[in-house]
Amino acid sequence: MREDPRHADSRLDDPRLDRRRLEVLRAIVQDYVATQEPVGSKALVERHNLGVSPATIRNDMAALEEDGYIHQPHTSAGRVPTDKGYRLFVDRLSAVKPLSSAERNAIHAFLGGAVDLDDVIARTVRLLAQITRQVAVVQYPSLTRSSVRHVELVAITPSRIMLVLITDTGRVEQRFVETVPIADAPLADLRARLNALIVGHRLSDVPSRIDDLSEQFAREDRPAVDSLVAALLEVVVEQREERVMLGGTANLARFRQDFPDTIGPVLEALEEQMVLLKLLGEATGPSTLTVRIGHETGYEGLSSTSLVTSGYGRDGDAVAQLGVLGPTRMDYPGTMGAVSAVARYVGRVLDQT
Amino acid sequence: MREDPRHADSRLDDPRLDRRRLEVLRAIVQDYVATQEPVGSKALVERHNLGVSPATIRNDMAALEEDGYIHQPHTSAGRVPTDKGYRLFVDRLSAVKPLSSAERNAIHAFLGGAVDLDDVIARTVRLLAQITRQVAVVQYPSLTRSSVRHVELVAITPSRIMLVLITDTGRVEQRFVETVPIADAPLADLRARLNALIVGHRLSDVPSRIDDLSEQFAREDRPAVDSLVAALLEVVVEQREERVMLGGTANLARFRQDFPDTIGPVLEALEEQMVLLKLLGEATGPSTLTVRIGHETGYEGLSSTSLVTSGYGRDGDAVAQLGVLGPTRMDYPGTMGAVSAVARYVGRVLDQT
DNA sequence: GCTGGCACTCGTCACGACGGAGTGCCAGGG
DNA sequence: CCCTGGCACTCCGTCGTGACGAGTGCCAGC
Repeated sequence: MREDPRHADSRLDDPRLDRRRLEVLRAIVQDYVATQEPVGSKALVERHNLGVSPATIRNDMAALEEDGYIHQPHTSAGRVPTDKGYRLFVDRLSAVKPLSSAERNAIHAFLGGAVDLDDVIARTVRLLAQITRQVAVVQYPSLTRSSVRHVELVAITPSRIMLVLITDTGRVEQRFVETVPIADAPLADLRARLNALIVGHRLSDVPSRIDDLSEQFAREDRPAVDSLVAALLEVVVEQREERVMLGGTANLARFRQDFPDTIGPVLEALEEQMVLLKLLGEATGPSTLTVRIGHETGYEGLSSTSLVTSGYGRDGDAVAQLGVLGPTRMDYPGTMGAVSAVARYVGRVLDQT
Repeated sequence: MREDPRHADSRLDDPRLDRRRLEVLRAIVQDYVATQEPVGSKALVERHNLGVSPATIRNDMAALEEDGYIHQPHTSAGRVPTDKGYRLFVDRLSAVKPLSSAERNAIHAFLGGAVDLDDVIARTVRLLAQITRQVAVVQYPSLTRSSVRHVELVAITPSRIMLVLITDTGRVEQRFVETVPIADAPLADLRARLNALIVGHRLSDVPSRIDDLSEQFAREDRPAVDSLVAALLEVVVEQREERVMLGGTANLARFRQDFPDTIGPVLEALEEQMVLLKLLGEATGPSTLTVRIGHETGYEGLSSTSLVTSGYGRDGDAVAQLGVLGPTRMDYPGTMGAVSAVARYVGRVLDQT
């Protein structure tokens, strides 16, 4: 919450950023987020007991502005934080706000009621959107990072086989394979061998484990085995194509004032799965929070929005990302708290599956 | 396009609605849809050669207004069609506008490239949204109206069985069942009997066909059989919970002028799957077009939008609905043409699966 | 039953005045 | 050296005014 202790009494890295100036920046961000109006020096000293006069604050504000942390919409208007200002706020001036225990319980109860993976994801999206009152984005657990629980081959007809792959995250991928006819016995044999080889292994390890499988079969069965193996590889590799689910779009309407004529581009970006995946995918760590502010998202249409994401997964090992998108002017501590709490709980729920 | 021939020369049901008045209404709807501005008598005679003077038109407009087909935002402004006016326009004054053959080919090519059911739905949504430049809604083929292609039981462990149900629309439902342990032999037996009983039958017929199945098994296997049968019934019945996919939400932004402060409610309605399903579900016929205008949707939040839907399915038998949502002020003939064409092609694509 | 003319109603827009919020700067005090 | 109070200035947003134009309803005449 307060700044890092080692800076408590001295100047910070940038000598221009002394304690009070940071305090002023924090106050500006907080007030602006709360009121959504440019904040002036007088209002600032009134609402926060800074112990100095407006005139002093004005000097600090001028300095902050020169350094690019805040910005004046027009002469003789209050100040508004810039992306750089928010960045500093998030990095050094705020702490993730933990949820109340009542909220945590509610999350747990709500997520605990899920019946399958789809349901977990759907509930998570709704939950995030509801808590943060913003747009929620949840990525399906990545196929490649999870591992195989079971493979099943079902002959619909001798030449039409259904291939089902189940992962430990509860995801089920299925595909029909047209092949040369194959008898039940070799098919059962193949099923057994496949499972023995890959159950419990990472999807990314599957290709190397099954590439010479076909040699173990009688010559006449090899064509069928080959097509089935190929289909499995396709499911594993090509289906890496990941999906995201989003919800709470209606919350965008609450921010119409934030982006007067930019709601269109935002909706467009949200419809582009590729854009969403890229935004989520760029995030690094397992359960580390990532915050991308305004232009940092890398998309023009999202330049007045920020993205708070976190990895989630079983056993502390991130399998996918989830997060929230809102206006740059948002309650970062609260949002970060909600995102990280939800990510943690989803991970737990997945562990129990 | 012209009105129904039997009315060609005479008054219509309502004696007040003579030919020219209908012509005037059509002109108003067309102009308003095109310009999005209240249309006045002078502009009307200029743009359409009605062969009479503005003053005459004004009389007709006054009559149309008195009957509730058009409405005046304020004294001395032009007229705007009411929901009732659009209704009359759709019912009697317009014809579905067929797509150009180039468009049809494009549709066919695009939908033909789909690899599985999810892909068909996803492509359909994108296509509809793109052609109509509005919000597209596509319902997944209904479970209850389709029939069983295959049931599979896979023992992950002796007490944990995966149940997979495949329908002829390509939909795959899967569920894990925890049960008392059951050996492989009776499980295989159950699988065979189940398939013999229900493959090829409507999902809605499944319950009556398997309700006494458990009696055919040895006493010690009955508990397991019972839980598996129960799970299957759940999948069939409870999963009647249907899904919809939507796309083109960003197109709403193009209509910000249409609903100045109602974009929020619209987004909210779109997020409520229940609302969407109800709207789609109400629709009747197999491949008949249904148009719901403004308040006819039955939702306050959608009172400035209209919905054009059509059933689609294989063999002319509707399995689900798809449609488009846009502002009440929309190009009805064009939208109706697009929706019905897409519905027809999707049906064909499903037939080929 | 259609037409032209006329008076009337309003909404929109451009203009200008006004008030208020907020600033920057400067001289003075601790 | 830093903070403070005061002061003049800038500029946005609001409001009232007036001109304009689009559109209407009505009426008398053909």
